Amino acid sequence: MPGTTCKICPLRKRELFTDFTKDELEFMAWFKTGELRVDAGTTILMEGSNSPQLFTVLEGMGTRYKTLENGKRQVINFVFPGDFLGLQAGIMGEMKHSIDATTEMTLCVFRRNDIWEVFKTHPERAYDLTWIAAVEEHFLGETIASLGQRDATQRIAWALIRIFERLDAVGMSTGHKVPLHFRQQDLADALGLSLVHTNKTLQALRAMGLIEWQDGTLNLKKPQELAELAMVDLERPQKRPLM
Amino acid sequence: MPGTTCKICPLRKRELFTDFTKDELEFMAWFKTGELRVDAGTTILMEGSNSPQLFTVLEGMGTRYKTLENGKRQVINFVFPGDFLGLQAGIMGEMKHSIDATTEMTLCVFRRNDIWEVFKTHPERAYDLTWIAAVEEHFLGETIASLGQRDATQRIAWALIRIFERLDAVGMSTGHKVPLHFRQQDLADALGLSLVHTNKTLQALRAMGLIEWQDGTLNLKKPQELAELAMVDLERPQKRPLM
DNA sequence: CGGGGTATTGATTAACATCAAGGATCGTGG
DNA sequence: CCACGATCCTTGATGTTAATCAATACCCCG
Repeated sequence: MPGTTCKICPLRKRELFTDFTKDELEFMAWFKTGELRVDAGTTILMEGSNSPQLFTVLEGMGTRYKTLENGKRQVINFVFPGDFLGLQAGIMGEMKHSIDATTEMTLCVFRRNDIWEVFKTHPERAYDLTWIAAVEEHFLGETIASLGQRDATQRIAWALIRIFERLDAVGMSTGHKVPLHFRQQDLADALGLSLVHTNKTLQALRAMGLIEWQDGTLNLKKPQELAELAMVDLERPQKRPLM
Repeated sequence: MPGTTCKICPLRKRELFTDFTKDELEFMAWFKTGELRVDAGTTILMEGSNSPQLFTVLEGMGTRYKTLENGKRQVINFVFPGDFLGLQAGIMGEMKHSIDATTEMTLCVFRRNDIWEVFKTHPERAYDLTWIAAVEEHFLGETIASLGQRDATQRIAWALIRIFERLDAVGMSTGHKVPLHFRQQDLADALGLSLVHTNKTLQALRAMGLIEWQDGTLNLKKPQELAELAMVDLERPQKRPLM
């Protein structure tokens, strides 16, 4: 079984992503070397490693994270379908963070060595690659602003909104609900909060009737109020390229 | 006066930066449309704007920052010679943060519209552009880890070390000293600390004999101990491309 | 039934923000 | 030449947020 060919890729057809030309489609089918299915808990890319493979997430969720010398873990970002993994290793030579699968995941696999081929023969796809890097940079900048300037309640509200938006954009929402199988510890590690405080803050948001999060489902009951609390604008998802 | 032509660009010759081929050099001389000198305090790029110009910093320092709805400012990163400004606007259409000149600055100017030309005709330069984006992404990830997991003392130690390393890499150090005309408020806004606490923490580091920072000069008196305190490895600067 | 992982809760403590002044330096206009 | 603001740095006192510590509860699974 050849798995999802690019042609029938369900992700690609989402409105969120820019269209492929016929030529691009063919090229991507060539660029793609296979599909990978990994169990929850698997480390997909490891900090310091020089993986020969790059990935696009087709299904499932994960975390990008760094581990500090004292053993503390910082989750840099959550990983959702449509995300491209391994660009750093592909370009700079080694990963600067690790990526773990939180749920079972399906990944589209590319050869690192073919990256140069992308730049040489398909400039529009190379441009998209840079686009993806720029989008990630933007998101990390927003994260920095959250960690630096928002208090615990605002941080959590902000994070849940952004998570919802990202999942919603790839068609994983049902009303105000999205599946979310991360632990509270993951969120805490992403926001620089302790587990205990994260828990209490989530309780508070729940008590306010703004959210529910249990059994792997996040429910933003009052997105508007939550956004106000978090001091964020609900963003209309911007079209972006998919690798 | 045509200003610094790429050919004699003093930055380019630094060991830090990867070499230009003769063809690349010619191309860059074409890509470059001029030079810009701005006063301290000038806003070079504004959040939400769609600047027709992109820049490489030749001289001077600045800050990338976001302003939140409540008026708080988060400095995302400091800007030093060799940095490329405006990639987000160039690729995604608009800047997601602002950039101010802290000192007088000299900038190399490019036309945003020519970016596509880079990808189409000079894939190796396009690759470098992506490299630059990946490096920035890496640094922002490290910043997130600092804000999330380090306490005030460690954060400041970390920041001063990274600042020193970056300036050192572009040849601006004299022994353990580098020029640094930022205010304590800038550092505080970069690290998510209050001005008062930043000040007191700097005092403490000074009292320990680890640093000095006055009259626009930062002096890392004991880099080794400072690095230990910050829980960072002193990094040998990795070669990287210059735009 | 026991054990590992996760969520929850209350009590205590430490880190940092906030508030409030004061001092140093510098440029400007009277 | 001096007074005035303006800007930045410094310091002490007080308040609040969130970390840490320590249990307990829950659930699924073997």
